[in-house]
Amino acid sequence: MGQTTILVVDDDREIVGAIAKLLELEHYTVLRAYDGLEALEALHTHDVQLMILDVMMPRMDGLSATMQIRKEKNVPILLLSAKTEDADKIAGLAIGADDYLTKPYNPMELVARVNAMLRRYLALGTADRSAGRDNVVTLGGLTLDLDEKQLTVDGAPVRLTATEYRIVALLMQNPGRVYNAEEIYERVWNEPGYSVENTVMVHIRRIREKIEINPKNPKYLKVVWGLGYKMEKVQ
Amino acid sequence: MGQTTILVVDDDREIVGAIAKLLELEHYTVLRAYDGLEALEALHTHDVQLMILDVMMPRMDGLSATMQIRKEKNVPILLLSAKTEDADKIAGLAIGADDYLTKPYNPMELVARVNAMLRRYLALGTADRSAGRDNVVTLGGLTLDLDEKQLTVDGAPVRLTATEYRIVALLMQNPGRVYNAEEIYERVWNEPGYSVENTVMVHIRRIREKIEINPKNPKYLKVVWGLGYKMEKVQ
DNA sequence: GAAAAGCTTAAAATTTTCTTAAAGGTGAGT
DNA sequence: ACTCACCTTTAAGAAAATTTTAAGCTTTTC
Repeated sequence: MGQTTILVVDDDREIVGAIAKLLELEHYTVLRAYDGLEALEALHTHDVQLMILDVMMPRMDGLSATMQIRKEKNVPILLLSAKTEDADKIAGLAIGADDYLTKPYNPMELVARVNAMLRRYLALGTADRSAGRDNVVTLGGLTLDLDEKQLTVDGAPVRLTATEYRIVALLMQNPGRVYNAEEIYERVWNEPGYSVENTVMVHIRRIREKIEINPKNPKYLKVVWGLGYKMEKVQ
Repeated sequence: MGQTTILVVDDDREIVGAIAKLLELEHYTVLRAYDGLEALEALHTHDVQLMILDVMMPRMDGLSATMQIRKEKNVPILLLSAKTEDADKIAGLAIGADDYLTKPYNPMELVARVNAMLRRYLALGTADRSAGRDNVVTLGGLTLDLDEKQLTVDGAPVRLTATEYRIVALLMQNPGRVYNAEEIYERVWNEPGYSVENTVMVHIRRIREKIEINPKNPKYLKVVWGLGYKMEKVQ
């Protein structure tokens, strides 16, 4: 999946800046616009996955902009409105926004809503993902079920802790690829890894104890001296 | 297959018009009604494959209409509700609606849901499920009747609240699959879930009290530490 | 054989889940 | 409009399980 771009539109530059900072912390790319016309322009020149739009704006207000945009693009829109009265209006109007928040909003809630909207929107693109076909990765005698979050070794289910599961999932989904401790930490814990080698190592050891016949001479989870760990690419 | 007819019901003519336009673009035939009574009339005089219904309407509101309609026809129903309405009402799903959307909704999502519902109901022979096979999920001693919205444990009916029912339905329809609290919240409440762990947990506990012999050592509704909850896949 | 990298262990610290109770809401019936 | 009954949410302490830390040990590399 490439990068996700979000367009933030409000006539108050401070608000745009604050929201942009929030979203950038979540690793989104942010575009800024300060009225409806600028917003339309940005939409034409960039590939935008989601818009955040203030209802009250000069030149072209949020509601008009929403309707205008809907005629051209089917990008998800999150409306911001100052008053609770507006909220009812927005809801009643069914103008084509996907969600709305009233100011003052909780930054965490804003982020949560953005994430939820993107999850839904991006999921619609992919074919029927609901129930049905399973989601399984196999590597030699190892089988990882990503829905049930269950690993089996030669058919026998193995009980992994949450952290162990995440490490195994990372390595098994990229067999053969070598990750150093810092990379593993950052991808599993989702935070910068600084002097965490030992922590990762302890988890690796526990995983080996559970999946290897002889943990001291591992068949699956191998070390690459000086570089990191990998799941051996077999079969 | 002949033409597919969709009945759209809302007291706001603008909304009906907008939805109708969307659906007509998808080559559906659209009937319009502006309150529950008109809707019932349309149902009697036409062959309708799917209904879209606003919850808030004068004369006869969406929920009453849903129940009324369910008594006569087993047509799939998509409910529309304003966000301000609480989950309790939306849990009208337990009354017989098949899906719902909250306003404001994304046109794309509305179309996607309509398509998905029709695929589900038309693909399985007739649109009339009442005559067809029953809609039941079984898991060990648990039996969930999705039509009657009734759970039985070892043959004894259990009274679940609307929220409890929806959690159980989610988990039982995907046995073995692990859902974390956030996922459960989002799929049951249709709202982004942030800091709602405890809310979900309390519901889980109440469900266990109702379905487990020993809630402290559950046989069906199990926790997977650090990852979420699941219904145990048993036979 | 020395240095660097990786391994092992178990106790301490933290996180996650469970439990209970009370507060907050909503609809039904009067 | 008011009260009652029931359901949902919030809060906080207890319990359970996992993660981190730290220190000493082993293996590999040069």
